[in-house]
Parts: sequence; C-alpha cells; structure tokens
Amino acid sequence: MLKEERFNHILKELKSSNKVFFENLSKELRVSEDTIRRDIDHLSKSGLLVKVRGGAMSPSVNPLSFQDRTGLFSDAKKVIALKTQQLLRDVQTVIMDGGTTLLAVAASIPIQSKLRIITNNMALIPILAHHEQVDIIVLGGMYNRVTQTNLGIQTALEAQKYQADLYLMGTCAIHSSKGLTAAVHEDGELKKVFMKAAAQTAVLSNHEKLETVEFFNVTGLSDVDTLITDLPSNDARLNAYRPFGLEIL
Amino acid sequence: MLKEERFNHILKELKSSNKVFFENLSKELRVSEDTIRRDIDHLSKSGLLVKVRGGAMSPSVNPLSFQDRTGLFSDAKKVIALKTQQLLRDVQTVIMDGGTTLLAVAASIPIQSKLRIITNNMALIPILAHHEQVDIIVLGGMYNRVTQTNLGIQTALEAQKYQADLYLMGTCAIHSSKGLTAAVHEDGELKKVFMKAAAQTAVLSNHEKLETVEFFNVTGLSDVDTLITDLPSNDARLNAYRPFGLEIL
DNA sequence: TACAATTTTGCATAATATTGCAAAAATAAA
DNA sequence: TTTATTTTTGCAATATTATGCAAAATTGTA
Repeated sequence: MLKEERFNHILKELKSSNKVFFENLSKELRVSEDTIRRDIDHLSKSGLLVKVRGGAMSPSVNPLSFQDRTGLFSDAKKVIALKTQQLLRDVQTVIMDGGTTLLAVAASIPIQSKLRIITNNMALIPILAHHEQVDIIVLGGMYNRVTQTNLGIQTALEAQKYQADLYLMGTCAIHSSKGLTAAVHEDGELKKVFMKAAAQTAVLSNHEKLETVEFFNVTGLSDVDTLITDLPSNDARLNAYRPFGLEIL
Repeated sequence: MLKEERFNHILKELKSSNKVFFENLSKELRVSEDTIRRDIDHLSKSGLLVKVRGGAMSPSVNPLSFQDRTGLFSDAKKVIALKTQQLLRDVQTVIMDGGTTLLAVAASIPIQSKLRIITNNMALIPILAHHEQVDIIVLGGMYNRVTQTNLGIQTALEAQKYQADLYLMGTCAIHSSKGLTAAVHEDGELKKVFMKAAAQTAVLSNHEKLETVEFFNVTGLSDVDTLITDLPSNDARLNAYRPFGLEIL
C-alpha cells in the first residue's frame, strides 16, 4: 500500500468523523502506530489536519481569509475599534500597522467609507475586500508569517514616501515613564517612520498593555496625540498618562 | 514496443485505477523497472502524474500534490503547475506575478521546499502559509481588488532592487509575431521590470491564450527562455514558437 | 546499404527514504 | 506531588530511488 493511500484513508476518516485515533488507524491500515504518527505529522505540516493527543482533528475553518466575523474579536478590541471610528471620519489617509486590534478596527469600518489605507498588515486586505471606496496601499517587505506583516528596511523606505493624516498604532507596550516600546526591533523602527509620516498618531491599546515595557524604544508619550483603550476615558488607571497632554478616548 | 506505447499504457492504467506500481508495469510491458522509472519521470515532468515511492498516482487523488481546498483549479492549470515544478527545483529566488495559474503553481509547491518568492500577488500569501522554508518578499503598491495584486510605480521601483534566478510570468497574451502583450498598462510595465530582474523568464499560459494579442506590448518572444502550456510539448499548435529558440515544456 | 552519431536500455552501486523498535522526554491524570 | 500515558527521538534493518556506465537499439547521413 502506498503512503499516499494511507494519507487518503486518514483524511477520509477525518472528514466523516472529525477525529482520528492512532490506535484505530494502525489496525485499519496494518502498520505500526509510529508510522501513523509520522503520517499525521506530515499531514499536519501541510495544514490538512491538526495533531491532538491520541490522534488528529480537522483543521479549524478559514485560517486567514475571513477574520471579519466580529465574533472572533474580544470585547475589549471591539470597544477600541468603535472608539477609533470617530477619528476615521475626518481623515483621508490612514496608516495602520500590525496587530489584531487593527483588524477589529478595519472590520468595523462602514462599508461605504471613503478612505486611503497605507499598511504593512496583510491580514487587513481580506477584511477590506468589499470596501470598494477604500484604497489600499500595501507596503512591501519581508513577510512575517506570525504577525502577518511585512517588515524590514524596504518597508520603512516605502513608508517614507507617503504623507498621512493619521497613524493608528496597534501592538506596543505603554509605560508612563518609559514611553512606547516594541518587542521586535524592525517593528519598533517602522513605528518611528510611521509617526514621522503621519500628522497625528493614535495608539490603540488593551488596558493589559498599560504600564508594560518591551525591549526596543519607539518614542516618548509626548509625541503621541491620542490614546485609545478599552477603559472609560475617566478611568483612574489612565491618570498616569494625562500629564503628557494626549487626548484619551 | 515504442516508448509512446508504454506511455499510453501507463496513462491508461492510471486512469482506471488512479495509481501504478513500477513492479507491475515492468512485468506488463516487459522492460526493466529502470525504464518504467524513466517513463514515469518523463510523464511527471509533463504534468500528467505525480511520482510517489513505489510508483505514481494521478494528481487528483494525491492529497499532497495540490493544496486545493476549493477545487478551484482547472485541469489545464494543474498540468501547467506540475510542469513548472521542475524549474523550481534548481533555483533559490523566484519572481511570481499575478494570475490564478500562479496560484496553482504555489499550491503544488512541496511543503518542505526551500525558496525565496518575490511577488506582488497577495493571493499567494495564504497558499504559502504552511511553507515554513519559503521566504516571501512582498512588493508593495496600489492594491487592486480584482487581480489581488499590487501595481504602480512603487511596485516596479521595488522590484528593481532584487535579483532573481527565475521569473514565472502568469497572465499575458502570446502571439508568434506580436510577442507578449498585457491587458493592463501598469501590469505590462511591471512585467518588463521583472524580466530584467530575473536571470531566466518562463511564461505560463493556457493554450487558449496562444495567438492572442492584448493592447500593451511587453516583449518579443526571443527574450523568453521557457514556455509552459497545458499542451504536450510536441503539439503542433506550439510550432509557431519553436523558431524563437525557447524551451517548450 | 553501410557507417557514424545519438538515444535508449539494463545493470551495478551509492544515496536516500521508510519502517518498527526502544529509550528518553513530555504531558495529562490521580 | 507521583504515576500512568503519550509523544518524541535515535537507531538499525530494509526497501526504494538516483546516478554513471556500457551494451544494444535506433536514427540520420552518405
């Protein structure tokens, strides 16, 4: 029996019952459990199934194409996304970088909005598929599978060529004395470029990111124009940031 | 017995049972397994079957030959895609532009391939999500919803910064006297840049595009190194292109 | 037809892939 | 925490595939 026939057997069984077990497959296909284990390993690397303890399961639906089902976003992100809409009403050109918060923002943009969005965030594209009035300018670079963003020198060089009204900054750590910091060097540098390219910078942050620090400095808080969190704007936990003169939404 | 007769026998058997074994074929056709192996090699390079350990399978039943969840790809595109794989074995860096044919090519790249892909084709990204050894360099620009590609001056400027071993050209019209032409101006200009950036250019084309002309000139056929269609390489409809000294797969 | 050049074929051998086993490591359960 | 179970890793035996080579067959040319 060919290896690929075993693969087909496994996938067929997975299709009908949604879960397969090493033990059963080993008996059905008359090979050792090790072989089944390796088969499943192979199939999982191809994304055709996901390994679980004792066997494998069908992969969860649509990994990349449609994240715009709002149920996928946490309440905190939805709150931030809705607050952000008021900033988008008065601008033409917006820079948006990485992070799922910005996906939530994009998902809540009204379908008839007229906007130009400059981004290195590839996950944004399918979300904006039906916004025919939204122009998307993609910033190229080395694609990062984990963050689904383009990064690198090339991305920064491209970003410098544009002028935007607003920069919506997604992922970063915020600290009242250390300012904004990023976990990835290239991402941190890119954020600096984005700030220069935009007339106004708004930082979007879950309250859990407040008073945290990452390794790479981006900027001080006085360079930020607006801070948007999931907290009420008068929440005490935001007091530390009020002296910097930024607008808190 | 002629080689062509063996081919026919193999393909016939493949059609009826979806799989063939070297051992059986060797006995049936009274030649050594080596000869069968070479025959299968040839048919595999012609995109008519996929080799597996011990024999070969028809591409449609091999779960690993295509990552085609949607069943979107036509037989012609699958043949072209499988033929194209032989070019990818010896290169490091490949430029791929727009068109669904190139999506089929990407979908048939083995999961363990090591490759660097330079592209303005955003639809390529989710297909290559599980190819951890494939680096993707995205070329930025104005995103076009219909073609799912980035276009414009910016895209061309970026493309000029790279050197590639191979350029796989997707959508274009081919004519024996008019050469290659494109339907969209920016796309045509970009194709010229891609050709300059790559050491070798291969044009992928459905046979229905042969002897058709679009409005924007790209280049003459003598600048093309390889032509890959869904037709057998000795098909009479390809004769018009043979004088240009390009390799026809 | 005869001869040279090319292609095809089968074989030996080296390289590679698959399989099952056993020990070590990691994970879940008590 | 300890214990039981599952998973990973390394290994050796076996099977398959790729490669170079020489003989045979085929093709083209005079």
